[in-house]
Amino acid sequence: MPEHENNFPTLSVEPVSIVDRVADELRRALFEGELEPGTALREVALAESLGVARSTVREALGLLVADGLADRIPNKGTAVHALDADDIRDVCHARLVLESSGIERWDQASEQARDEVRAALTEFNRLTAGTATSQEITAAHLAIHRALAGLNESPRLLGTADALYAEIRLALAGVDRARGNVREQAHAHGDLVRLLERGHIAEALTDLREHLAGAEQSLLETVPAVDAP
Amino acid sequence: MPEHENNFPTLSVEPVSIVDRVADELRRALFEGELEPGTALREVALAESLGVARSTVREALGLLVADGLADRIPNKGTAVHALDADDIRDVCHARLVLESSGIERWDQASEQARDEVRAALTEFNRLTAGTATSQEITAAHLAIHRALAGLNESPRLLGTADALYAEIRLALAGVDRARGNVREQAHAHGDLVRLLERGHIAEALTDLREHLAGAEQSLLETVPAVDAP
DNA sequence: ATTGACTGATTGTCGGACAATCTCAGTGTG
DNA sequence: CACACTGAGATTGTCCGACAATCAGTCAAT
Repeated sequence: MPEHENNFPTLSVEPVSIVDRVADELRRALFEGELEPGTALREVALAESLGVARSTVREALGLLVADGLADRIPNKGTAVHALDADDIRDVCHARLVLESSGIERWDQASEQARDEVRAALTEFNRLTAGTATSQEITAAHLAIHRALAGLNESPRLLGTADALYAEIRLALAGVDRARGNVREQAHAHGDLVRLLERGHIAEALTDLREHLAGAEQSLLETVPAVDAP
Repeated sequence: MPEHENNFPTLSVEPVSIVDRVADELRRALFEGELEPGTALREVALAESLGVARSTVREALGLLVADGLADRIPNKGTAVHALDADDIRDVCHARLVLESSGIERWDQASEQARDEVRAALTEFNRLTAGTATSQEITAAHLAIHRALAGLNESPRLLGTADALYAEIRLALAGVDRARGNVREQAHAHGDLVRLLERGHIAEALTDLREHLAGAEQSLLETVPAVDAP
């Protein structure tokens, strides 16, 4: 018998370290809007509040910084990342690149990758039909776009896409205006996928471009206006 | 007078923490091939060897892991990332996406971004003409591609591109075969940029695709062959 | 051949310590 | 009043030492 044969492929126990738990808790707080952008994340305060050592908190903060969710200024501290207008534009442009590239690969993508797009769309429709938190709808919405980026079938590109969506969630945290264009968006996404299914790639691309332009516009409204000189 | 005006853009005092220095030293060792892929990076050994505390080494290792240059397995340790064939293919595909997108934006890109491409090309030509380390040539070669990715003018996309190039340098570490196709590559890049200058975007794209396919092929030769069952 | 127990090495987390640095209010000086 | 200096307090960066948890290998027992 081969040595490393895995006879129980469905079984797995992943050890979750305290650092991971702390990082997850911080992420949750960020996305729920409990911690506003710009808030200082003091190591000692967090350590006492969470009942862990400072070094543990420090390492968790390092993870958030690596994800782009927090900024660390040497000798000054770590703070919740605050996106300015340039950040928003950059995130949206990067999204456009990744998702467009995914769409262009629709034909060559695996059936599984395409199914993820369909599944994300139906889940989104299910949520918008019933009563769902604005948070949940946002998550489902992003899941669709994530699936589009997933059409690249590149773990690394999907990883950067995830980082982008995390930043978007950060920008949307606390905003929470249950905008009435949800139904409109639902149609837009449905149309987009329909175009893909029929092989109309070019049309799907322009659809996406318009959709993302709108998204950028509404995201830009979340950034506090700067005072002109 | 505005408060935060930067009258000396070239001046900056960046406080380099010990963690950063350790991380830089490790990166250097990785790229120079002193540390082979798969090598275990023991925290205590590194700490003693570098004369720093274990926690400092630990944090530096966290940076490398975040960059994808090392893998950390819980309770087992950190090791130099070893790329397999799938990794190579993924990195190359991701490169293609980012650099293609940059090329398509050639017309809309800023003059500065285009100049970076030209500068990288001339620097590459200068190095290949004279006597230069294989390391240096590789760096200059990657600088060209980095400039192509820079045409996106997106800090985030450029960041992921940098991560990809770091992985490539890792794969190329120690290989160091001064391949004779350098001259050929020089011509290829020159042609590519020439096509861009003349606005022949589509041709430039196919040029890039072929070039990257070749690069993928030679990169795949660096991964140790797996034993078939 | 499988199981179980033991050992040594390594990591994960903790707590405390101290110097370096930043912030800011206060103080003095012209 | 404007300005530079100073000092206290807070916070981070780094170090040290400690200990439990976990892992890899050995070796005996069944």
